[in-house]
Amino acid sequence: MLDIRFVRENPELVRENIRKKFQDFKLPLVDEVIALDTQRRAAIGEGDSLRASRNTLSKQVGVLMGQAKKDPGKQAEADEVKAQVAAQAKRLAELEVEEARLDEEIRSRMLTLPQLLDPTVPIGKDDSENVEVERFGEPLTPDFEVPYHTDIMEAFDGIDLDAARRVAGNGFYYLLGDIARLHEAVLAYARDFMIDKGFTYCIPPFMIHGNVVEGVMSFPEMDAMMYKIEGEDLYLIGTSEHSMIGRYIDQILPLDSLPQTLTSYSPCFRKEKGAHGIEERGVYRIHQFEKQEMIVVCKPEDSKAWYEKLWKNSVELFRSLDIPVRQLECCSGDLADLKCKSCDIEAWSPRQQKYFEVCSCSNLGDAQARRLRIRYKDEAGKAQLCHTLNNTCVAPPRMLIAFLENNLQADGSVKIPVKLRPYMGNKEVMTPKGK
RNA sequence: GGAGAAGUCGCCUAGUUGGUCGAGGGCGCAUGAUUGGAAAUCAUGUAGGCCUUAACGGGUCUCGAGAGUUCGAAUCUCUCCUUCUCCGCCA
Repeated sequence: MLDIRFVRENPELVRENIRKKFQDFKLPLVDEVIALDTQRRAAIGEGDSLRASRNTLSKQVGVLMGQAKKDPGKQAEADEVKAQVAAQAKRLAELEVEEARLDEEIRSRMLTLPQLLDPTVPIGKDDSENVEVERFGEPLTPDFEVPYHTDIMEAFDGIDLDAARRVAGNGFYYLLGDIARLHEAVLAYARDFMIDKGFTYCIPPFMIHGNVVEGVMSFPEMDAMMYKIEGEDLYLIGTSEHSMIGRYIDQILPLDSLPQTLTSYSPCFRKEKGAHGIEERGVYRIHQFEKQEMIVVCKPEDSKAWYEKLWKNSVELFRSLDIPVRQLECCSGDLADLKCKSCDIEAWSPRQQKYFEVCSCSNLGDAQARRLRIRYKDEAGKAQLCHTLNNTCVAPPRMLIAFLENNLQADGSVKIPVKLRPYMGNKEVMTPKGK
């Protein structure tokens, strides 16, 4: 969400930003917002002066009523002042309705205006124009065939999708045995990896109120992702980022408490309504998964540096598990409306001979902070908006695909990288059933 | 889930026959004075949003949230939320 004053003073910049995101249909919103804002300020001005007048007159009534106790003649005077206030009351009531209406009209439009892009974001229409920035590790091609990831898991008796479909429908899984253990091992390893980076481990609520949801994501995302609890003002989180950033709602943080750097664990629930849908097989895109996340709340001038640190953490983590990755920068058209800048870390798939998304790192600038009123006291003691960032540490089901494909050996066993062994009972290798 | 009690300015607290309370006091914090320096002491300041102003400032709104009564509500009414105590139930 943008600052209404910024829109008022820089309408052309806002329009330019909309064009860069190929959302020309939103261009009329700029003038609409500015016109509504003018009306709103006029209504507030008139309303405030009526309220001021009411306050003054009411005080007079108080004084006159006091005097009337001794001098009953003053009662008529008091009644007359009361009548004056009453005469203004109707207009004030109208203005209050008008103010509320205009607030809502403006807000609904402001919520759909995209955040200003960071100047370094490449311009492009959609995800096909995202830009590969750098590769880390050799994308290897083994001289044996790498099976589909669920087939690898089945070789370990590690997955039961049939039962999951019967119990919960498509898009869920049972993980079993070594595969389930590997799932937890990866999470635990990632947790400790981030703790070693100085982040604070956190387990947040897995359900949040609607106002928090509105604060952390845009409407299209919300509609496509969030599950709502029937009859309650509660949504299942789509990522722990939602409850982690929501934690700071309406807070003014002391200067010395920034940056807030946390790594959170949670299950994630997603409808995955929209373009891709749930794939028929596999665990690439599902309704429920678990994730270790990292989030940062910092001063505006620090957010760019934190963005760089965050995505590099993901690269380091994946490389420590012998998985080749690359950084893919989101182009303007593929960037969610709340984000200033974002990149994916993609892991190499030896089976598909291509990279696929495993992490997503984003700098939201002050967009979430403005919606949720997350501020800090600056050096001068003034409240300023913070910046917020988030990045995936690991999201196991998807990470498991990368892990299994890249660590699979010709005999069907899967080697366990040194770093992960303590979390897997010090096993060096996972052996499939019957071997 | 049932029965009681309570939610005020960073913290503690005053404030119920509605008016001079957006709000007093203490602590904490900041600045200044005093001091060789510190402690102590004294003085001043110490929420946020919105509107307005070049600025100083002015106006308005917020005393858990929302609605209502009233010329006027921290103070009265209603609904909701949260916390505490007791009971019940359960990981």
